[in-house]
Amino acid sequence: MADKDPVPFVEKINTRYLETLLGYNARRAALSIIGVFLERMAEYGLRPVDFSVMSLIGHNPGITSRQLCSALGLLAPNLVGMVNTLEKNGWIQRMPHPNDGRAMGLHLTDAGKVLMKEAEKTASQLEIDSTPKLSVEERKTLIGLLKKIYK
Amino acid sequence: MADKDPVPFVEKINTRYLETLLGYNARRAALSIIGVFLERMAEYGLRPVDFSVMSLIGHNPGITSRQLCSALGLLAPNLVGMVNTLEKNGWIQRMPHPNDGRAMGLHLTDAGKVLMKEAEKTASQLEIDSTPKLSVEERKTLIGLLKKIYK
DNA sequence: TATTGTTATACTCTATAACTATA
DNA sequence: TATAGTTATAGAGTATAACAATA
Repeated sequence: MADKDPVPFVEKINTRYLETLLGYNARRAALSIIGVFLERMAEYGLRPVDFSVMSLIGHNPGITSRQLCSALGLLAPNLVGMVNTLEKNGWIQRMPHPNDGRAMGLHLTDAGKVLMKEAEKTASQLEIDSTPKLSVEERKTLIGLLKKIYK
Repeated sequence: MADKDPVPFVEKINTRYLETLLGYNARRAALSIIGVFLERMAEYGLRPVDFSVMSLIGHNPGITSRQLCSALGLLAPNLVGMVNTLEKNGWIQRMPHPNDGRAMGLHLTDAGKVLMKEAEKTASQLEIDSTPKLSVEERKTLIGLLKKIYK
């Protein structure tokens, strides 16, 4: 009878199988970019979700909470606190919806517009800085392929 | 003096700016695939993180908790409960590390190997099913570009 | 009867500090 | 002195149920 195999241990971790999975790679890439986002957007006091909400309000004056939720995959109760905070910061204001007495339309204030002009510039730049190995063409290809997945 | 503009409201939400951002698209795509993952992996009782941990143990017999943390971006205290659960399920076992008395090497049990053979097959298939608009070539291109971001 | 916005609350995920046993 | 694993705990993110006002 041969001796039993010695107990193995790992020197270099083999991640080859996980790296064949699109979900794994997409999540790792997203976390990598979000890490840089968190650093650079701390200056503005904006988390990724705040930035998305503010940006959508800026590009869709009068958008409702309900519409924000459906566009960003948020749940209504979780949006309430965010919108309150953005309003307290003086970045957005609520106005009665012209056609629906239940709803409130959301609008950027002048301060909010100034903030988002800078924040969007920063966001677009940090994307390039956080993916230095991608060419302009590759970045374009990548975005097109990602849209094919979720749209 | 002209009248003030009427209060605007939104009919179709404009998401064009956000869609120029790689981080936004990567996150949306990842969430889309993870949604299908959650459905199909519920059968095995595996969340994405459990699957990743089990898969790495399977492909790296004797891997330590510390190594799992660094490979998957987890924090050590948050891994303890997961590993305990996997052990209670009879899918993994801890064995003393041959070279380091502080560490425990993690190994799949026979039951864990059977489970992961099926689970990895399911994972690879659901990736294809959840991205029906991507060709084989596009999926390959996409994974290559995503790796360029985080590796 | 259905929907918008809201409150309260629970659950999960992630993060920090501190301890023990060993290197 | 540093590291692997662990415990306890705090904070952030995500989820469901229920209610008032309006459609």
